[in-house]
Amino acid sequence: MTERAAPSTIRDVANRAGVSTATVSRVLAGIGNPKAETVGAVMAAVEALDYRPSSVARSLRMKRTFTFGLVLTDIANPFFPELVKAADDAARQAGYSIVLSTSAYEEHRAVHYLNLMADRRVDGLIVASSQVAATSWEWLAHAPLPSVVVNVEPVGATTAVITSDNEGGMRLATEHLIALGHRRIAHVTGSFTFSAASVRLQGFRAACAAAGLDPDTMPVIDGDGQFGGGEAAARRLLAEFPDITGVVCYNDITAIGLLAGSRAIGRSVPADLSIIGCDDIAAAAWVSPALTTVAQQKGEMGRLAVEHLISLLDNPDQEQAASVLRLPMLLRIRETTGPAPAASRPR
Amino acid sequence: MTERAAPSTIRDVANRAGVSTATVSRVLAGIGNPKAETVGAVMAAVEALDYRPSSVARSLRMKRTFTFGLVLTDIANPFFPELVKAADDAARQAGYSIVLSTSAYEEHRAVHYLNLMADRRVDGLIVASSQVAATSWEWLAHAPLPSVVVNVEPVGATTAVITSDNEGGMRLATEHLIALGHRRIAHVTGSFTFSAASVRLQGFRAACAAAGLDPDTMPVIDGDGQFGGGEAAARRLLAEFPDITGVVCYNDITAIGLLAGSRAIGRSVPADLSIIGCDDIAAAAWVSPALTTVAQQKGEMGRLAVEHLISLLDNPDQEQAASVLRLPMLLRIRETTGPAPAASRPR
DNA sequence: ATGAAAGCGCTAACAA
DNA sequence: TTGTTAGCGCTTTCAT
Repeated sequence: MTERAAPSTIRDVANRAGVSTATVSRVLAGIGNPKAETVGAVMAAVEALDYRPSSVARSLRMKRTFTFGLVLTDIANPFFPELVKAADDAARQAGYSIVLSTSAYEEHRAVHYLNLMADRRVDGLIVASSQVAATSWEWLAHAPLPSVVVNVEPVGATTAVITSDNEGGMRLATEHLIALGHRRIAHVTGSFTFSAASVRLQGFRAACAAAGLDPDTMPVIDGDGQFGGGEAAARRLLAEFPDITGVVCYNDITAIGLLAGSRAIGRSVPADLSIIGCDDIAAAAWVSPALTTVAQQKGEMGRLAVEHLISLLDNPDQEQAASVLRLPMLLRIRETTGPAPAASRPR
Repeated sequence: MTERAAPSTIRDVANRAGVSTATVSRVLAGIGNPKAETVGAVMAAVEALDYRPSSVARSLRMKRTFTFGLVLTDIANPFFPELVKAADDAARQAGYSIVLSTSAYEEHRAVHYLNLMADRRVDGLIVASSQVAATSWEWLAHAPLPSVVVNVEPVGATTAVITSDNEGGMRLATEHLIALGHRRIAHVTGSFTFSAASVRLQGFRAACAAAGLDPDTMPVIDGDGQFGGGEAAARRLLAEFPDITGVVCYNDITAIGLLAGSRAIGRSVPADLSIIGCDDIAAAAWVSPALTTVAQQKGEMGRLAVEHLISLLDNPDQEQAASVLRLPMLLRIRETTGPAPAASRPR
């Protein structure tokens, strides 16, 4: 094989079966009442020629690609796999497929990738990010195709947003520590370019206040949402605030970094220090002690995003409203949280 | 906005600019020497109409999509992100984009997804898997498009394969332990449906033999390439072979499971037991102690796969030979390996 | 029940 | 330098 044979076309099939291309198209689509004889001839030709319809041609003609574009910031971010998988399943089940595109974290590239997907004429767009800037919202609002934004705080949102109850989730995490008797609790934030970072900080403070702990006296340390940020936080925290017995982290990766950093310094978890994360990525169950965390319903988000898109497509008259759906986060108690050390407990 | 406006076409632009569609096409492609005036008119119209060419139409006409399909078994497998990212970068740089598709692990679905990509008329296919069955090789050999298979032992290969030197990598891992004084070493295998599992076992045995350790006396425990398999192996290993001081694992996830399992049993790593993994996934650096491992050059694989595809496309006359490229694996010493405990060292 | 023909939006000869 | 035209492979009226 030196020259690769061109794929056979519907015309090849029609010729071989002695029918028109229209008939082939109908038979394959299961439309009308073709004679059994015709069906046989067509199928035989299809088989013989190994015919597979070009979805490029089909898309051009039907003005639909039966494809959704899923653009995400970073495929290496362990938050996404579960979301992608669920979206893929849901799409597939409805006769769509998903094409993935990674946007990196730069905003100008984001719009670039959105355009690329639109050029592909995908039928809808799912934007899964941790930060969506004004220009992107703008673009989405005027785009010639429907979209859903996932996993983002809806500041400036112009489309449907599906996200987690970040405030409530963090409250849940903080309350868990408080219930265990902790009174000196710190928070390691994410980068504030992530739209959820301030909301989660808010949740932390709210839970403290509700329990009668003055939030302003609780240390808040800047992290970056990465392993390194958590690791560094461990050093700062234990040097500057040695009385802290519990830490609520912006996300799991930060918590895992903090866990490693604490161990390096010689504090044992959870005996000396309790740590709780957020997201419930796969690695949370892999570290030891296994990380207690509040889980985002990642699969659910992906599934719902696809379903929303499909409903938007099915009712083209319905306006694409800027709605917000917040999924609750779920406490997953594992091994990094325990009772506050007796020594540091008041009374 | 109740009805979404249809995207404007090249004809709209031509009309508004008062030129023919051919001219618009040329101006946009930068072909010929259009008059500055014409260029201006066209660009103005493009701007005004917010025109973006349909890549669907372009693909149909040019019989090229400038897209590569990347089929991988499981997007949740932490082995892939780095590979995908590198492939994406390389493709982008050459004017291609990558569409991703997850095949799950079932072989019949794999062929299904290969067909789907072919229907999309992608220009080439990258199959990144840990197992490629005969039917897939068959399909690839007769497919109307070029392909590269990545990260697989080339048993039955019909196309170019880019993979790691699995045998050499495992030898490297084992030699590292031997150099640290370990003499009683075990191996936890992967599932043997992964094509690399037996080759890695082979490398383990070869290194033992080369160092004068009888491979037949070294425990080999069945794993599954998952966390659970490693965890279970810890229990079996320490119950049945308590004299073992070092373990070479099929992959990092297994090693991380083994690490967690060992700790649960009360063996301390690396003081009592040294553990080495394989792959170098992100989480290897996150666990503590951080996992020593041999790294696969995942990014390099992705980059090379794309480059090979492009060269195949540029020289369409060149036969798609079944070649094999093996990248060396790299030892990454971290914290889970150390000197063999003195007690168990002979002499 | 089937065929003829038009056309989706684009590019590439070929003419002018 | 630009326009005219044909056609990529498919679906879908409209006839028959």
